[in-house]
Amino acid sequence: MQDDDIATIMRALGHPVRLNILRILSNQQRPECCCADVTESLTLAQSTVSQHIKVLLDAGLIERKPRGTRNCYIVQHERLAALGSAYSGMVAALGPATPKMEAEPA
Amino acid sequence: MQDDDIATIMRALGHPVRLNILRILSNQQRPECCCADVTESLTLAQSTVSQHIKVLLDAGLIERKPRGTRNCYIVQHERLAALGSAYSGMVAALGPATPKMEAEPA
DNA sequence: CATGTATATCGCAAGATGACGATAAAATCA
DNA sequence: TGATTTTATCGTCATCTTGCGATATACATG
Repeated sequence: MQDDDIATIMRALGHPVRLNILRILSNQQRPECCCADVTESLTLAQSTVSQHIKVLLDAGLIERKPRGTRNCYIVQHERLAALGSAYSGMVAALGPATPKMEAEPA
Repeated sequence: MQDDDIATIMRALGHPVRLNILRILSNQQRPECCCADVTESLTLAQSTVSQHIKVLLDAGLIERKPRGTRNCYIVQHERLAALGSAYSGMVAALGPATPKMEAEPA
């Protein structure tokens, strides 16, 4: 994964509302979750929620599924995991992960 | 770690130049790395680099160490690891991490 | 004290972001 | 067909971001 991709996804995740939207979409109680459901769970205008959803869509973090007049959104766990891997790799490459945890040779 | 903290750190990491700065600061060849060193490695004005450094500072991802007329910056690996943990926890809480990898009961 | 060096900060301009209300588009239903 | 529902998009505004050059600050050194 390229730096630009990582940065794009990070930026998409860099807003509390969008983290919340991911949680709302992942709610097991609600198998298919549409924009109205998300809006209902937040104190934001529908257009604002739609914009946030677009950011998550463009970052590949969710996927759109048309369901009649509604659009349901599915969290792309693979993509989330991919970022996790890329991030871990990057942090590991940056240097000693936890130097204080390593045995200090006398 | 709160959503706001996660979002703040994510936003700080949500720019390719800042990812690069973290790498430059982590370069083992250069034990103490200051703003000028970073600027030298990038095609950006010193003031711009200083601003990016400030973003990383405010997010707690690096630490400033005065060295005479220079300021050296140290990557806070703990903080990077903390984000990794928080992120992993969040993704895990979001739902099935990798459902396709699980044995499908017939 | 004066000079030089390194860096943070200021001011500015261009563009992106986040919020909203209003509206258009697409699908369902009477 | 017409009405309803759901959602994306448009226009607008205020704010934040990203880049720059210029400048002030702080430290070392002559």
